[in-house]
Amino acid sequence: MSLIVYNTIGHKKEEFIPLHGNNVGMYVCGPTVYGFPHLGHAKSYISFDTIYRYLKYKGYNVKYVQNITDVGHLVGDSDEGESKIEKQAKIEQVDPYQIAYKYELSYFDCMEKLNVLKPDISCRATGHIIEIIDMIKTLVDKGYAYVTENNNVYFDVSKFKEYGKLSNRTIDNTMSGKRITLADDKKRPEDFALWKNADNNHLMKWPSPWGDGYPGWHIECSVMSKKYLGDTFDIHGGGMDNIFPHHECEIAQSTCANECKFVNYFIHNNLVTVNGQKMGKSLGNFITLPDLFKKYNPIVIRFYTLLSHYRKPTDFDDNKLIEANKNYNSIVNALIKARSNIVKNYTIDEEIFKIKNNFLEAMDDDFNTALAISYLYELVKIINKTDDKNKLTNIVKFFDEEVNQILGLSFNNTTDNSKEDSLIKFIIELRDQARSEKRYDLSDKIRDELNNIGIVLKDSKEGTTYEKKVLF
RNA sequence: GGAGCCAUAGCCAAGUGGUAAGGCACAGGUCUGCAACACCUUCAUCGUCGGUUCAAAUCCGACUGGCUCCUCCA
Repeated sequence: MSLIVYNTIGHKKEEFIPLHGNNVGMYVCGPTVYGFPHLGHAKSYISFDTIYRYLKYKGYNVKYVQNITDVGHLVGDSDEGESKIEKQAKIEQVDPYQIAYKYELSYFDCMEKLNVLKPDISCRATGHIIEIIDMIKTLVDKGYAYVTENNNVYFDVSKFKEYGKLSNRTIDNTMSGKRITLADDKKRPEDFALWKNADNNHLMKWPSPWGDGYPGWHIECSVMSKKYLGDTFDIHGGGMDNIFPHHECEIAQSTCANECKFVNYFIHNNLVTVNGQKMGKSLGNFITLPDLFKKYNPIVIRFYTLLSHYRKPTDFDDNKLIEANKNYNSIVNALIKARSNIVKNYTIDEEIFKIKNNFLEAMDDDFNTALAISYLYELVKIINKTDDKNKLTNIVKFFDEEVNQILGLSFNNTTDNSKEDSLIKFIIELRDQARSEKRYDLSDKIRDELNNIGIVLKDSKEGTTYEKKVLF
């Protein structure tokens, strides 16, 4: 089965064919580390983590590179603009490098909780200043960039005819300069900074041929992707809000500096809304992941995120998370039942084989996790109805060999705790005794209390069993 | 002003030409001391209007509504 991906270049689905045989190079824009990661990061990195996992499942040898932006980005684009990291450093009264490292750690911590695999290479912008200066020099030498009297270096957009192709816009109809105060030494408003001169107040700065300064906001990705993946590579990902200007500028820089095609497939995930509204600091509905994890189990957030397609917006509200939590638990519990019925010698079950193929076909069609997960419910229904151990074994194998590694949802996470289990069984015995004496007040209280800590009792003719559910 | 995305049942959500997947909620039922779980049953012609076609949720056009980008943001 061939893999189809939606390519932002051309705005259509295409068959995925890597440049170099079985090897895939993938670069995804990482976070700017000046604050705690938020829901938007979760959607983006869960999406690309799933893409990464699926490519590996398909047998590709993937090199996944993700940057950490620990310098640079200005609050505005004027010369008076302040670095976001330095601004946060002033607020927290610490060194800007401490800010960057603190939030980098928080980012990775949150990603781990969401079962997001680490990229193969995580690279910091500050570790690549030499290469950045080098690429800027190349661009200046080739005439694509110019140095101003203020010792700033700008990319000359008029020199790159394809500028605007990715985001499908022309220079004339952008509003560049209409909403903000522009640096006054640019030739044209749409030119963007490669290197900015730093004044004495600036803490994060490096020597360069143009004096002390710091890199502009797009050049690091061009430089690091080149260093680790080469001049041309397969997949470049990021949030769709990065299409313009960030990725447009990367294309301009890399294509001009390397004189060859930059990327074959651009993949962009859609954004997160909260109660239907864009999430933003100024709107007051900004949700950080550390805060969210106090309320919801991270794995349920991952599950909920994968319940809709990565190119569709995801809306967060409590009821939807509650629903997702319920569905997640029903899959986990069904799987526990199936797992207790596996047999060593089994044969391929046609029905399960077909569902497995449907699942993989959905993933092949532009990573359609929403469709893929819907097939898991069919399996849940089968598990709950059948006693066919061969069938159940087929299902468990399917989860172990494909579902868990592709979706990263820890459906198989049955952490055995025999001490806890024997304690629960003892409590159940006590409750059964109360029930046999018709002391239902007591037996119901025991049931409620256990339920509150995520242990759900199930009474049946055969006796009482229990399930553990993932709590918020 | 320019660019783009979206619009499927109470809610979420698949489906890009062949006659509407799945989940949640609701209702009825089986099971249960009562519940919960599980199972069974019921539940939509796809924003509006027009066009193309033997056939459209699916293609084209117009309109309406929502969202995003054009400053940094995943």
